[in-house]
Amino acid sequence: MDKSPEVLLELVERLGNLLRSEFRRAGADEQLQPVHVHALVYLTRANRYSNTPQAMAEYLGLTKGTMSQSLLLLDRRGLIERYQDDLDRRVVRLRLSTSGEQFLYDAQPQGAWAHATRNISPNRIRNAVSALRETLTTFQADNEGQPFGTCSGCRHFERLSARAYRCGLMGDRLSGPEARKICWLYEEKGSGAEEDEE
Amino acid sequence: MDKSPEVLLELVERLGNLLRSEFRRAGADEQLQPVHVHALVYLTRANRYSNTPQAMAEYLGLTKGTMSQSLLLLDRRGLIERYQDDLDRRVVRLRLSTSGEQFLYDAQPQGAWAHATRNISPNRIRNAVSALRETLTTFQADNEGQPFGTCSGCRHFERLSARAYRCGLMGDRLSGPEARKICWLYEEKGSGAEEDEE
DNA sequence: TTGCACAGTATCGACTCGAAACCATTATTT
DNA sequence: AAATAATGGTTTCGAGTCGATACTGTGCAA
Repeated sequence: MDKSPEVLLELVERLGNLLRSEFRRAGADEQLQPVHVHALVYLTRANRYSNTPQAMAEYLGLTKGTMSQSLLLLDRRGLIERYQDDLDRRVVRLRLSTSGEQFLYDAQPQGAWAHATRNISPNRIRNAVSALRETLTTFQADNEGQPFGTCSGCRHFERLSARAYRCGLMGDRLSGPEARKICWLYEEKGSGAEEDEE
Repeated sequence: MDKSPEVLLELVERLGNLLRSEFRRAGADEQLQPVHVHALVYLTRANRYSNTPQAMAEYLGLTKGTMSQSLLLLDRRGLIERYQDDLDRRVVRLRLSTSGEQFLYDAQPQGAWAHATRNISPNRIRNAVSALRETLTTFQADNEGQPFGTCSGCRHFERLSARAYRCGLMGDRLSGPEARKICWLYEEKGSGAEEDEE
């Protein structure tokens, strides 16, 4: 019997813990908890469909009540801005404030990680990404979680011209940068299982 | 510029969060926090060099004070047993109690994960493991953390006969099962960078 | 013996977190 | 159109995490 899946689990858990410690260190100066730092990082990657408290809670694995607390704190510290949606006045939209961006720039919460992967070939990293991504997708499918993925790999993603894109599900036009961000409505393209490239 | 390392980071974080949610769910019946479940799981994998509060704190990324609290709680609930070391009476040794083992058996905190990796080929998993392991090693080397690895892959591991092993650093004899557990004194064998197998 | 390093414990305060109740807005049914 | 349900967020509560600091007891070395 092969123990590899368990070992992979162990590694992901352990690296996850270390990352959290790293986030803790990064936020220590500003008295921020790891989850706050993670929330700020998330905002740098969220598009118009995923920059709401709800999507964020889902992504971070928290309840909406807990999320609301953390957002309140980040707002008080001036690291994020909250504003109402035009169409649906129930929904709140979030964005990083200037000092939020500055904080991320100074604290470099992901610096240690980038450094730790420096000796691994891009090819091996891509292979690892592909395996973990598939695990994540299956995991979410099993637990009815929202998928979260970048627009550019989504089933609803349409290319209008060289630099203009469109979300087929919502009908909105998307800019190039936005198409590379994390979306909440992501659905996988129907494609067979991929095997590692060499 | 290749964004793959960042994507890998994102996946590890996200899977780490989901795993923690999974641990939370698994511990809900017994009123246990995710970190408690993780501690119990760790104990099933710890050998004689790593079944102490100190090693555990290091592994889980907590301070010894925090660890002490969690162990107190697990002891009160009867899920673990604490006993003194014979040689050094400062050190406390930990083991799962019968009900601790029963709890893990019932709650299956890792079941969802095992299920999520079911469609991924062993080969791809091994490749991902190898990349993440290397990242972990580098990460720890950068931050002066203890390495943690299984005896069987350690530089100090010696094979006496077909079924008898020995730790060259401590001089103790090891049983086969113990040689497959997590050790705190782990040191990597001197080997060049490995490339993915096909 | 004196000092110091080390493993672990105790205490404290700030904060996380889920649960549940709640509010305002939008969607659906009648 | 009015009543009802569903939805996105907020508030409140209590149990518990977590790091910091101070502390106890053991081992070790000058």
